[in-house]
Amino acid sequence: MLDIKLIRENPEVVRAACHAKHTDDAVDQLLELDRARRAIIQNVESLKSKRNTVTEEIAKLKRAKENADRQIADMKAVSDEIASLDDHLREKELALELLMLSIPNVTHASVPHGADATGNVEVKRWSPNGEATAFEKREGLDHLALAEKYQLFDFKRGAKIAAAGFPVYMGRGAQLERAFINFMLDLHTRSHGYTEVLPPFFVNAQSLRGTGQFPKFADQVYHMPADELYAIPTAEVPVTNLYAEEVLPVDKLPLMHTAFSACFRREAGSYGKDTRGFLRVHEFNKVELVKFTMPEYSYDEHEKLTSDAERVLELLGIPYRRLLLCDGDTGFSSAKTYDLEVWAPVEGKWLEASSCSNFEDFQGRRANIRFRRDPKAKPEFVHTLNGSGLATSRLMVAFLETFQQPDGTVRIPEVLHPYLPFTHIA
RNA sequence: GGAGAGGUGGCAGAGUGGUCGAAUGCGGCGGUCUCGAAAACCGUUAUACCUUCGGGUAUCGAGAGUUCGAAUCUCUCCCUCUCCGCCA
Repeated sequence: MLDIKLIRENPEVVRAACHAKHTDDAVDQLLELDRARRAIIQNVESLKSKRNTVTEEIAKLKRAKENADRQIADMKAVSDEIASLDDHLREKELALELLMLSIPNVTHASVPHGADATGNVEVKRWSPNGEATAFEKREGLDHLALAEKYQLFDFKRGAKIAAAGFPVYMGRGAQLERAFINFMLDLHTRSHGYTEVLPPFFVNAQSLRGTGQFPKFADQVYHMPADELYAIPTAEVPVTNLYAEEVLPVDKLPLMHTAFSACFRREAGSYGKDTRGFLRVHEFNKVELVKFTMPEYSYDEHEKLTSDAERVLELLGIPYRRLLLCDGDTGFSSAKTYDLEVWAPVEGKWLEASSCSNFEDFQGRRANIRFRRDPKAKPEFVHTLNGSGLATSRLMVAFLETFQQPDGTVRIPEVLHPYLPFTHIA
């Protein structure tokens, strides 16, 4: 959510953001509602002020055992008017809030303009030896063929027991998945200073509103109506909302959490696109990085967070590139996003394995997460950031394809040896 | 799932329907005193919204109701605790 003051004072900035992110431009409607709302507030609050004054008079008269019938009758009329104005006000405020929640975040000045993913800018490319050959297409078995050969995953049985898009990890596939997760959590907690959180995988609607999934993307989230709970699409939701409605102590900032969770996404409307194997699934595993910072440090922390995610790929030895997303491809809640894409050599394409965003105060305002600079200062909204560090499903694809040997076996890189009872899949 | 108790300011804890945004204590902040500190004493100490910047309005778990007026009465919901049942 943006500051209503920003919209009042710089409506052009907000309009531009709506257009850039392909969102309905509701700015005029919003400003009109804001005006109407304030007019009603001034009216109803002056009536309430009057009622408070006269109510006191009534109390005095009653104590003095004098008659107050006239004042009581007057105030009955005033109270009726207040009730009716309050109803009007509630309507306006509900409509205003819904619009406010539907306005996307404004992107940072360093974000390039562009209509869609073709406008994204590659800002970095990494391979173990820095050689360009690492990014060439190679012959070999793709991840599905390798999975079948070594019985690592079972998509068919996953579809049988749940639905298409719910993979089952089997044998060494399951062990490898678990190794990824443990390796990443250990790296971020031991080397990068994050505190581990293992959150609930279900949350309420308010949490999804706090991070920006609701109301706009409600159709992408699994819903359990019997208990009014929702399956998390990312650990960002429970972890960011941990501190909703709280004022954080300034000496705790930046507050850094890493969290493993399963992630559930309906992917409504994207059937048939990249659906093979792990490329697009309804349930996958992810280790998330989340930070809460003071506004003036959030962009430095964004760079660090992205590097922390990259470190996973560098230690594993998987070639990747970093993209700076253009405004047209930047998510609804984000002010600036880097994507990390891993190179899947057999598939011959880049796969998004991480997305690292600075939300500035957009989520802080929605979820009401604040901090106080010093004991006497007014609370301010924190900046929130998060990034995948990393999602295992796309990583798995690139991993299997990258480390398969000419003889068809898959070599396990040394950093994972402490986590696995085998050094090759053969 | 059954029975009971309870939710008030950063914390603890009062509060006969009528100056209650709320006593008191602790904590925090500022000051006096001190070489310094402790103690003592004095003062101060919520948030949001509206504003013609004088001020005004709202908030005692949430919502609805009764009333001229609700922290206080009624209803619904949420949460916490205790006991019983079930259970990894």
